[in-house]
Amino acid sequence: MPELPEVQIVVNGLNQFVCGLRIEEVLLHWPGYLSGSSQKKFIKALSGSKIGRASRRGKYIFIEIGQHTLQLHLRMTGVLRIREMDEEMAPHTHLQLFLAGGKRLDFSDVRKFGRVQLVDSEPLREHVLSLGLGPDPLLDEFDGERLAEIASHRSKSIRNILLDQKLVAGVGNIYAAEILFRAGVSPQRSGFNIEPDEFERIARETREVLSAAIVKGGSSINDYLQVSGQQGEMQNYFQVYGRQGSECPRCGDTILKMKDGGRGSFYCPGCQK
DNA sequence: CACTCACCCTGTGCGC
DNA sequence: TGCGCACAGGGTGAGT
Repeated sequence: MPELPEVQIVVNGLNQFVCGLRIEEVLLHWPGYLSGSSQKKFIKALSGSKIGRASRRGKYIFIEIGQHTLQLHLRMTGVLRIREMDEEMAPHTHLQLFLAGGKRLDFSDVRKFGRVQLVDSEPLREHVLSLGLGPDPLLDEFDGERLAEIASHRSKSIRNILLDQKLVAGVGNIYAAEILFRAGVSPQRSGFNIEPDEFERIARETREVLSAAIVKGGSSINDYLQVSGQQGEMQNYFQVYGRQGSECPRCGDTILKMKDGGRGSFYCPGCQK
């Protein structure tokens, strides 16, 4: 579900609504998330601690909690919601934090692909580095030159390069399609034979598409919602994603869908060269 | 080292 | 209406 813009919006929501609140009780309904660390230790570390700032890198969320940092990855269907203490919980809710002031932070995840992990805050920088993420287009310097360094010696397609979190952090299947459409570059083009001006356009559109999506509150396709439960609006502005068979808004050709790397790739054969 | 594929889960929507 | 299959926004590890 969520790509960089959706994750940024979740982080903003956490900072707006739960930062500074104390955790009074922790309910872990599905301990499967805690591979490696014990459930008791997890609950003990969180209980009674105050929630600090939330941040992100790529699609990873980091929430400072006492001496620790709660690291979350929403993967496909993970949702963080702030609710009233007595509000009913959504189906597939796996973790609940009961907060001072009558609020509750719920983590639900239909497909259980998400990840929740407690890491030490002290060498957090080290830990984040160990994730091996590539540059984050909105947090790091990211221009055509940087992208060329990353991509120009690789045989794989530019689409798969954008989707590889070790090369570029934060882009997922939806925004990769929109970025390459706006840059006018075919998703199948190998990194080898992309020209400097094309790298320039791709890097610029990456920043612009991701920023625009944040302004629109993200894309709500199936599961994704803001922490307040509000829907995003960006899905109304997609130009190629999910639009196979309809007319290209730029050249009028028919938008195609093909399978690439096990996932749907959407593009216009008329104006993406 | 670099790349591809199956897999982790559940729900939905489509064709028959 | 019901059944079976394909597919869904992501990442990892095994195999080539």
